[in-house]
Amino acid sequence: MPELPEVETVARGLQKSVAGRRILSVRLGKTDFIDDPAAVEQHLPGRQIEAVERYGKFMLLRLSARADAVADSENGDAEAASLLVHLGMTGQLVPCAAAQPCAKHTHVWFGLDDGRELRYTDPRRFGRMAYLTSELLAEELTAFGADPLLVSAEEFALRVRSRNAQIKALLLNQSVLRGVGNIYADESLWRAKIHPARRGAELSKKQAATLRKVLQDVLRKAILARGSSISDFLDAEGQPGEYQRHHRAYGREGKRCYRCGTAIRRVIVAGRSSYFCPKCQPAPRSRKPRSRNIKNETRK
DNA sequence: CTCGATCCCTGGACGC
DNA sequence: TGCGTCCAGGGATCGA
Repeated sequence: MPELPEVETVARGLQKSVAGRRILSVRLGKTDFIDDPAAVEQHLPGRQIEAVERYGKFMLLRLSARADAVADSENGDAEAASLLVHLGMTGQLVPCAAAQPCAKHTHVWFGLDDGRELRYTDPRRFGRMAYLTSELLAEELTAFGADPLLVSAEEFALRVRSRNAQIKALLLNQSVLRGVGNIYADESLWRAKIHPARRGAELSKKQAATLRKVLQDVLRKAILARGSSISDFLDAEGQPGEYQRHHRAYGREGKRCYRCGTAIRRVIVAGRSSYFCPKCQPAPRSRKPRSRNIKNETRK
């Protein structure tokens, strides 16, 4: 469930608490979510965490070159690199005292130069971790779309209105926009009064402009509230977020729409639970793939 | 290329 | 109390 606001919250917390620290050791448990576990074990010790940034739903730990690396060494340790971390559904990356008991499902321990440990915990292991050189990282990041907070109105409209897929699927597609997940897709569609099953190409320019605006507004406010804690999201300080109190659609099936009082409904769109107000967000006409006889097509 | 379906994984909620 | 079933959903993959 960590989406852009939650990842931003964690990244900011880690920037404060572990940027500047050096990684002294790496210990791994289960590794099926790590691209190349041996590379993580081999290349991280000795590197300093220079900064923690967010890219879409990823966190990037910017790593210094290894202090002891020989300039012409061929293993890449004389160059800066990054650790890419995706929290998946249930991932947490939290610094704590080394003596502190380990949470269940802790799979990675980074020993830091101040005696603490940065631990990665992830019960479902939907997350991802990868050690990447600058070159591989750049390549990796080309697969992703625009940052929803930075995208211009023109580019947003282009990315959405040129596609026939359902708007919900487009919002969730990380190669269209990077960082939007199920909660903030539903919240922004409710605010824009757009049904999740509408096609991208179906949106008017005005609707696209409205959707971009409310999406940015929702994401900014969610960041200020330190994200939404639905089940177990906690930030880098172990604090829950507050934005779930502001949800207008997500998780509100059967409850009354804040605008019109109609019961919020839940349907599956793009394979995901989608919450919407059937009155404020009118459904598109049911699609009859190949019938052109619209005139006589009255539905009983 | 585009789009939709399926699968991965575990914990928690719920029904009996 | 316990057992079975379903659901949560980001994203990789596959087939049409």
